[in-house]
Amino acid sequence: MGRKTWFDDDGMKKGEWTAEEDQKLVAYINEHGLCDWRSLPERAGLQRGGKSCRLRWLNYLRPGIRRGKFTPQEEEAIIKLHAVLGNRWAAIAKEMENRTDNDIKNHWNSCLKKRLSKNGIDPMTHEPIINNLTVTTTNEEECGSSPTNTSLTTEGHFSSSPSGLACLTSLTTEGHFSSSPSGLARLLNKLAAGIASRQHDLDRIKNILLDRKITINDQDEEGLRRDQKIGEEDDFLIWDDGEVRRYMDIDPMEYETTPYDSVLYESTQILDHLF
DNA sequence: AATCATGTCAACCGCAGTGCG
DNA sequence: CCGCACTGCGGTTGACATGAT
Repeated sequence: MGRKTWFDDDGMKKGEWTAEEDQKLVAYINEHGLCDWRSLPERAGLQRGGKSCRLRWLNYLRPGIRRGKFTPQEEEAIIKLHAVLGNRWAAIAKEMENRTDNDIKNHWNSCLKKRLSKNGIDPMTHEPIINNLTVTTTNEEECGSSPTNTSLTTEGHFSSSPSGLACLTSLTTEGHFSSSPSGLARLLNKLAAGIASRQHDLDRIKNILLDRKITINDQDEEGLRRDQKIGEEDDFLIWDDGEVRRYMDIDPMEYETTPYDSVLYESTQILDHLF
């Protein structure tokens, strides 16, 4: 299997690797170790691009790679990890024993995703699929778009186009809405999906968030209101730009200047704490 | 037996993140 | 701070394999 070989405009060979090429690549890496991928092909006597060599090594030639059929245990692990990490295949691969991200991704797309759908589970949210659900986008002003009615796609998750961190994520027990493609938005979506799929642990989750909030909000009226709001919204979490920063113990004076990376880091800490 | 649909998997492409000068 | 080069990641493609009709 594989693709036919051809040469691109720069004379680089593309497509399926031959046994001879594999041998050259392995021999070179065994002798010199991994170094600069860009210059490696020339030094190894290969008419390939550095990217192609890297991919071949990581996904095929690297020692210890497990190939072939996935065991039921592995499949279960992938599904569980996907529920938490989403399509972060590299992160999922790190949790699996010697499986490549490409392998996991292929197996998910060709098999597991369809199997979940067939069983009435939305493969994106890992929630039961409910048909004919429609939601209206909140925070339309901050999103810079007119009110948007967003319907479930055939895959059972929401997709619309408002931009901006402010309209990050809203989640109900019935559905899932993702409006921003940013890494933080996706991460929080995963967090929200994880929370939704673990309703019985909601108290624990709230405690973690509230504990963190108390440290900055006990003298803050708005914080008290938010505490009450959380209590009222067991099943409906809305994350916006400001709230995300507030939850992460970021000083209000620094809302506008705190790098998203810091927020992302904090989100990861919470995820680690939860799962 | 032939054709079509679906599954599998290797590889490519484009983009984002990171490091360095 | 900026631009460039490089790396790594996720989405997608393409070709073969297999199963269904």
